[in-house]
Amino acid sequence: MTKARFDELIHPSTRLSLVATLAAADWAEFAFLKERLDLSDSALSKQLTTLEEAGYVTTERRLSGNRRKLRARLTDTGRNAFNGHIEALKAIVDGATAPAAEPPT
Amino acid sequence: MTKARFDELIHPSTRLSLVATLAAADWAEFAFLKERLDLSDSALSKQLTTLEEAGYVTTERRLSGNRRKLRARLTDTGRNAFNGHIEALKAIVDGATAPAAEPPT
DNA sequence: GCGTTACTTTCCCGACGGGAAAGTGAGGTC
DNA sequence: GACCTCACTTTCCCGTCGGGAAAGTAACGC
Repeated sequence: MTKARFDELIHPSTRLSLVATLAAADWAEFAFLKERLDLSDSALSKQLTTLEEAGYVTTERRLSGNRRKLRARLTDTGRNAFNGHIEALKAIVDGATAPAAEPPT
Repeated sequence: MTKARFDELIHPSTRLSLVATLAAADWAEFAFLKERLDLSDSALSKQLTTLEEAGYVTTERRLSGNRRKLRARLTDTGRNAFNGHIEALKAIVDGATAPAAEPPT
């Protein structure tokens, strides 16, 4: 099981959806992500760059048919970070259902 | 079951933890929240004000012992918003484990 | 070489969150 | 009843962030 670790880089809603989408796919194309997440070219490009710089995503340019396409996918690091973030979110939510307890020092 | 509804007001990490903590409690005191969430006076006060203006939280001043204390709790609206947000987060995460599908228009 | 496609980068902006510190109001003290 | 303290609140300020618009760029196709 992945260790819970809240990830501020992943948390913002756009990136959370983006990473979740990538987590569901093997590779995902730029156009697919753009439509699915309803983002502009620049917004998506910037988020992918951010994630790539963090080492969470890798991209690859290739020819699909006779069109150049960019594909992206999560790295293992990215997948671990995403899983860890989900665990952290669960912990927060569980903290909401369980009675309030002392946080560990 | 609460309907999934992503809530940008609740989502940011500080408020997510704050609302989750309030969801776990009946009433929670300012000092408790401050320590538990590791926030400064001003930061906590501002977040509470934001949540109060959104109708998600109510506050009450009273004497506890001989000290004045502020207590806060979630309103029904706030609790619904929180539950809805959790459902929305689950949907995002489930979207990550299930194969990518078309989003409803 | 020129246009098109598929992004990428730059420029700009408004929103946001937090620290520091000044402000406020209710009670307690003398 | 003036003053002090406590428990927040508000203001001021700043750095960061995300997004739109539009200019830039690289790889083809012709």
